[in-house]
Amino acid sequence: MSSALLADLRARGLIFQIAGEDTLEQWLESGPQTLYCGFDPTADSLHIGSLVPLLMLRRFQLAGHRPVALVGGATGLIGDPSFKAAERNLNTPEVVAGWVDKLRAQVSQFIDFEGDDPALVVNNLDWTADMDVLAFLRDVGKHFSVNKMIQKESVKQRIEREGSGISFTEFTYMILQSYDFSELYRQYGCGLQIGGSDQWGNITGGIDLTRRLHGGQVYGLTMPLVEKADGTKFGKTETGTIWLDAGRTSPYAFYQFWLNTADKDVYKFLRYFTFLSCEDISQLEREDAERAGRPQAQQVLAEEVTGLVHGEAGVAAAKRISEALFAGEAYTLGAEDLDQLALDGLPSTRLDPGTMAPTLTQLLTEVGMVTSGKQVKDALANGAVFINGVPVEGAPPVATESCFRPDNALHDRYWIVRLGKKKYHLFTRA
RNA sequence: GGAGGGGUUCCCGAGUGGCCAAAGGGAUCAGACUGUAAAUCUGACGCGCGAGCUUCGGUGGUUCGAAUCCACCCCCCUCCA
Repeated sequence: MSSALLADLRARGLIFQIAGEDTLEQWLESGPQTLYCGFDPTADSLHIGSLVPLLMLRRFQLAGHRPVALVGGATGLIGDPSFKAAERNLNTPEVVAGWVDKLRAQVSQFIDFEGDDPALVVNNLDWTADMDVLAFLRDVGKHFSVNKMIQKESVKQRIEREGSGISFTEFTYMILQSYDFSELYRQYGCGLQIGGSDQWGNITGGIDLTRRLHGGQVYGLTMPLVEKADGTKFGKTETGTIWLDAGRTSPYAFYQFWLNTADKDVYKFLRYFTFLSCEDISQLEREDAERAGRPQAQQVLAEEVTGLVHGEAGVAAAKRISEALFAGEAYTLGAEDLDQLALDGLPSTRLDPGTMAPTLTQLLTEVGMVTSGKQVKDALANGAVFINGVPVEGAPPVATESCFRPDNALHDRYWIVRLGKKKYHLFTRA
């Protein structure tokens, strides 16, 4: 049932390390198995950094196994120190509980709760909230050697590096997560934990604890950190993090993020983030290489991943906007189409001529197109600000009154402002 | 408790009385070149159209003038007890 699974994962480059490699394959082939991955609530939404593990759960489910998504209602209260440079601030229990609810829903969209091996979502607060300190220290803590814990690579910089430190609270995180694994083993027979490569220390801790508490042999598998060829951090743009929540990152912005993937990264990302077979991806790579000019891979990637996260409707909306803006048809669109673009997630603002900011720098900063007026000034100097396709002349201060006039509006009330090559904002007269 | 080291603009990291809104690098933005790519080159990069205003852990002080000196406080690190 699963011999193909591990081979496929290897081919995709999705396996970084395996604990129990000798027998993992055999174990997976012996029948449907239960595996889990944890997601800690550090915000009210996951971002694309969690996409690889989320899709991994699904890959296992498609191969006939039962995925358990663990939302860290307990661990989220503590904070994972793994490879973090500094101690973080604690969030209040109420806040974390709210985030847990959000994540539970978000995580659920990637796994299937129907069928023979329905997925499961659990919260580790369920088995830690009522545990008393003495029981924890005697029954769980006794199995951990501080000597070993401080040798873990994940906390090493916090232990060794000058200028940082680690509280007992965060130091204990590993014990909590290890306990999760042993509990899931006990309750559900869960025998495999997966996670990012930064989770290796926590995962092996859980493997050890499960053996000591229950004599169970369990496995661990980590995925590589997603890295870009140019060395910059994956998943961030000028606007910030790319979130999975449509309210934080619109399907359009999400689609654009993937569309802008560098050639050097795109085939790797297709293997990481889509369910297209490795053969199909290689085929695409060959085709792109033979074709002169722009590759198809980015568009395939953007459609696939946007589809996984935001569904077909999300893809359709993202493509509508993208085509309107980048194929240069925006200025011929009808009023309904322009309204639709706003609904689809194109950033838009209603303008009230009476109360709008007096200068263009202020207005564009207010609506979030830029982070400071300087950027507008710079763009104006470069002739990079366009209103309905017409470059804005002059240097700041440019009066908004002169920019947004009825006679240069589309259908008397729409203005599409473009700054630079990629930033668009739709203004509608109130 | 004692001794020492440190907290600088998004990040790293210079700066020890004026020439500092603060070197350099990274990230980011804009332009050129392109394919809404990469690399490269150019410009910007605390806020403000500007006059100017607000920054260098905090609070006071010395001084014509402080990120730089002094006092106290907060936080971090190392070693000793």
